[in-house]
Amino acid sequence: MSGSQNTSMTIGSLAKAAEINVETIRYYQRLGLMTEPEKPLGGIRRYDEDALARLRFIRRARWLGFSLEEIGELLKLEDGTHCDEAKALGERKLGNVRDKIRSLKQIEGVLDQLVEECCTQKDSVACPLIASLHEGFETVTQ
Amino acid sequence: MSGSQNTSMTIGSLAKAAEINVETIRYYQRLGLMTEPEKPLGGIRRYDEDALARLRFIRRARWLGFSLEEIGELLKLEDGTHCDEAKALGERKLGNVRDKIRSLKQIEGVLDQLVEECCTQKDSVACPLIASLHEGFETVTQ
DNA sequence: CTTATCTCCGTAGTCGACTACGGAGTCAAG
DNA sequence: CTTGACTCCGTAGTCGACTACGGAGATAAG
Repeated sequence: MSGSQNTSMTIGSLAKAAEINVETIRYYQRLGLMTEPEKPLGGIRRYDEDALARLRFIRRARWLGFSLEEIGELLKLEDGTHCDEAKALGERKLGNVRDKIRSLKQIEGVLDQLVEECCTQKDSVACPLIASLHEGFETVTQ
Repeated sequence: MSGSQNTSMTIGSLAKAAEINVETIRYYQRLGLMTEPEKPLGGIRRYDEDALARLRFIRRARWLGFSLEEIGELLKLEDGTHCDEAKALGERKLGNVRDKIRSLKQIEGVLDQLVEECCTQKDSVACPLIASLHEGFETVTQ
């Protein structure tokens, strides 16, 4: 298991492990994305692996273009609260994620082709990147 | 389907078509993401389908978590300038896009499962969403 | 020709997401 | 017991990405 990190970090080491600023963690706590662990009587709070995992998730989701508010919803889902509404939310998010995958795949395809053909020919001065995104679905519903 | 389809729009109708604020278009022009068409002697600028396509691309790329700076790079690539460095850039971006797809697919899988199992069972109170993102690659290189 | 609705352009304000600061308290090493 | 690094916490500043504002000029409908 997690032998090295003895499941008890200070906020500083947590931040280092997650490659995130300490202040950012506090900020997430203020927003309710992270819970603040109990403070042991005029002492210092301790964080575990779960906190680290959560932070990494937030970081990645941010990178994927989700807002902190959306991430909050994903995490709420995760936290396994009210099942019925969670399911609806989950489905919405799932559609969202699939839209993103589709869009990214379009870009991937074009980028790939662009790199392939790059120096091999010079004639077609069209704009495949944009063109490909242009046609196709227009449902950036979100 | 080439451009020059006599769709000359004013910035207002362009904005409406792209579902983007007029001010945002100007902002993109200032940043160099969009070129400002010639102004016909104390008249009003006109925009074509290409501008619209470009705007839509920017909007979608933003939604996918790319910064305007990154989008600028993608578009530069698109504009078919210097081939050799474009290729390198293209490859970087391609890796980037593929990382995103991979991450999103992980989230998709978990979300899907979560929705499936949602109300059918109550015992496993683990956190699949986070868990799945936790393991796996740690290369959010960016 | 008048009026309403743009466009143009520069500057300023907002919002989300951090990031920094400062002073008081805590802890571990020497 | 001192020192230095860190935590705690509230407040303030920054940055990227818009968004609004205001006054002068352009255009189209009536």
